Amino acid sequence: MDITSNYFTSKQFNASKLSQSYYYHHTTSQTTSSSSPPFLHFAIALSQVTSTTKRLLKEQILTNILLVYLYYDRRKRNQDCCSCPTTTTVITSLEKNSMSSTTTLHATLLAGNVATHGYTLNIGFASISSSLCTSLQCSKTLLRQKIQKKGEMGDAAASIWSGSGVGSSGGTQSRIDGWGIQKKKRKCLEMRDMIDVISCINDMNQSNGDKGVEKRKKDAMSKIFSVVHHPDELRFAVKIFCNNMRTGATLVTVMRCLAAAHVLHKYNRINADMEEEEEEEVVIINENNNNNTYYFKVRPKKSNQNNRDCKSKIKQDIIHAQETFRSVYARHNDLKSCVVALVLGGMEGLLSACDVKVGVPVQPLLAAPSRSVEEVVLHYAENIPSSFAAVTSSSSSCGKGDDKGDNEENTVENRCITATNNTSENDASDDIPLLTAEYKYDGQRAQIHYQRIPSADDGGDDAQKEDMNILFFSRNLDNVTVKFTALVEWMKSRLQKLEMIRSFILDAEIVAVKRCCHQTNNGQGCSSSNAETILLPFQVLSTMKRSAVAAADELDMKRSSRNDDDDIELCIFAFDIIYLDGKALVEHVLIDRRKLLYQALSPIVQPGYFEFANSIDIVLNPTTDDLNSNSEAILMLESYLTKSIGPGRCEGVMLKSLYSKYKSSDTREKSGGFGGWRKLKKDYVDTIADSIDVVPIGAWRGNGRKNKWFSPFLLAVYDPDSGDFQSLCRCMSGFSDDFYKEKSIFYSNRLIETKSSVVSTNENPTFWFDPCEVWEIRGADLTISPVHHAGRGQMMGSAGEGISLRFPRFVRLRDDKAPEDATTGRQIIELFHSQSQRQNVMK
DNA sequence: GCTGTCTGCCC
DNA sequence: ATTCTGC
DNA sequence: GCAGAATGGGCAGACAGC
Repeated sequence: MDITSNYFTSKQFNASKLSQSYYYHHTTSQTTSSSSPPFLHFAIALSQVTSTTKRLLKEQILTNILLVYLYYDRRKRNQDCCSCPTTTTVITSLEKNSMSSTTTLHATLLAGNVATHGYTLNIGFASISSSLCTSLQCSKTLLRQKIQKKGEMGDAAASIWSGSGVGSSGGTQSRIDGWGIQKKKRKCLEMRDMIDVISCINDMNQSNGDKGVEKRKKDAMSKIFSVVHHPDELRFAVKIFCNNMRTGATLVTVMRCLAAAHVLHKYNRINADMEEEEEEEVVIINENNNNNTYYFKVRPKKSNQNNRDCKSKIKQDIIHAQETFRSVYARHNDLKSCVVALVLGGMEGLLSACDVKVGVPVQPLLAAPSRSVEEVVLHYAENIPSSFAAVTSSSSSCGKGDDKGDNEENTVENRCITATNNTSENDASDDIPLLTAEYKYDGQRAQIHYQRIPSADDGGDDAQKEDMNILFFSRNLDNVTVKFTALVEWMKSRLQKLEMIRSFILDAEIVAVKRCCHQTNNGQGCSSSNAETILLPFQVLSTMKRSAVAAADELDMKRSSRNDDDDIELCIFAFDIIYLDGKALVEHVLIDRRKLLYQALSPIVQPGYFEFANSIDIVLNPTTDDLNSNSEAILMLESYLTKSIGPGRCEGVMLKSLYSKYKSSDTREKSGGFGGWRKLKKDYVDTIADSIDVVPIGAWRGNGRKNKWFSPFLLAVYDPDSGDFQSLCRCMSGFSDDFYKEKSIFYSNRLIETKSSVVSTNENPTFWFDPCEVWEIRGADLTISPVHHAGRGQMMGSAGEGISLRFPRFVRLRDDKAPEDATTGRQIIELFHSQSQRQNVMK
């Protein structure tokens, strides 16, 4: 019998027998001593996870295998202790770290997300497919065809492997038998092999200047590809390199499972201590007598009553552990240290070791899109906690800064309307603003960490700390400090004088600006009253160098024609504070956080360099059905939205309850409820959004779940002057599955052989369509494009090929229009000009 | 040294 | 970034 | 409402190949 099926489908799994039963039959003698789990079981588990759509079942399977990894982890720790009698009870922190790093790595591999562990591979479709062709000895064409058919490279590779006879004898035997009885004695592929290769590839990115890196990366992958024994091993090895597992479970789920496995592991140990004979037994039962459903529980004890109590206790513990882990990880976004703390210190260890800390990013709060001002107001009004029920007045007392200049509006006095330290009390009185609206700046999110350098008498390694003084993290929590060196220097100089501030973590948006000064003070900047900060679009920001090396290169060698970064002025718009002077503020409500932000950092505010996000506060009536009682709030929001996208030159507004905490992991408050942030942009709102009527002119074939359909589509505007269809963008968002089905049939009957002479684009889609329909789409901005041709020939000496659309999405079919009635190139140019005027980028 | 391709990461 | 879908 | 999946524009950076 196949031992994997034994493990995953039998009623019992005896972990004490791991060492004997856990490896391939035919390689037992070679691998018994290994401390790394076989890759096959990983692959089989993920294969099973992929083959169900049920989330609970996915979690059970993943918990199952993570439980095994925890056993491995502990067994290895025990071995290390035993083999070194003098340190039986003392494991150095280094060893501890490397141990649980392995667990972390196993978990990130299950999620197909080694980036979380700090690895960047810099390999993708091209190098993986090239390496596969070598290992499988197949042609590029064959692989491409298989990928088309399977919709995915890992599946394609597995399919080719199975059919090629490379690994199995094929023929009439089943797949499992095919690998199971294999004669050749090869090394069992282990998790460690995968980890070694990944770490090796990661290291190759460091050795810059070395020739032939691509080749060596391909060779490293081939090491794995050429020793697989089972198609699923190849399948998931490829998926890992692709960074896309498509199992229906990503890191979020894997972490839930890790927390669950930790609890089960702990219970199992307790049980084992009670009955030493059968140590480490976990029972997997199939209560529904349904082959697809598994439950974990500790081996049954004496009485049923006990057992039932125990079971519900475990269940509770699991839920608690999952919630705790999630919220801890949210404020201490360093998976390695969270897992180490959990595995070695349990829940207590996790909580004590992984608090908010300067230098470790906090998971940023994100905003859910909202479609109208009414929707927003209703949303927050509906969700006002009962402690605010006392607020009944409909009169509005805020927004008083609205008509004043930006700079005056940003003073502490105007902003700090209320600060209720004890919000759990039912002490809300009339006219307390519940909602705040902030400008949504079109820049780059940044979490700014600051730790004051200790003075010389404090001792310590100052030189090193100097480097870590200020850190910038991106929205995805990458360290982007080097990109913002100029801002770091500016902040350092400003903060040096602010001795009372020792540390903070800010939430902010960095925006490219043009500083207009009517009066300068010793070159440092502007006097507040006369200064104006003109916001520039995101594209300006995005042209900045990202590495110090590149910036130095540019400076020294002057080999680029691009503007030097010194020409790009940046402004920080701070809108939240997460940590201040040794204290985490994630449990503080926004109204208090904002007060602290203003108090602490007003001294460094300088227009065009460091500002607070523009905002207004709004009073809300608690109501569930009557919008009229909040009509004032609606009017205010409407005018503020208009202001933000007009004179404010922003994307729209952000909306936040002033009484919400900085926590995304309170599941109830994630994006809904009172605590969630919302965003309102012009292009979300039907009544004010521009829409564009375009003609589908081509498409590619979709990947993964869209494999049977055209996706994305290539869309074009019409230029009556030339009769051309000029591409505007690709589009893959906004289509329902039904629409995909319908249009896949529709357009497969309207394919044309080659690119039509009336089509103008730099794109080269797999399929060209006869332009015959009009679709309404929507997007955020128009940009000058290197690939799309919309408006071409009507531009006034601009760089690029034409104009394209940012964030395109399908809205609806316009069956009332013919292709010649589509939006014209000239109209696109007009839209572009009016937008550019708003954004101050035209000459 | 230039150009095209690939990758990752901003939005 | 946006959006749709199954749970 | 969450979690997952598929994929948008467009840039810098790193290579490879000429």
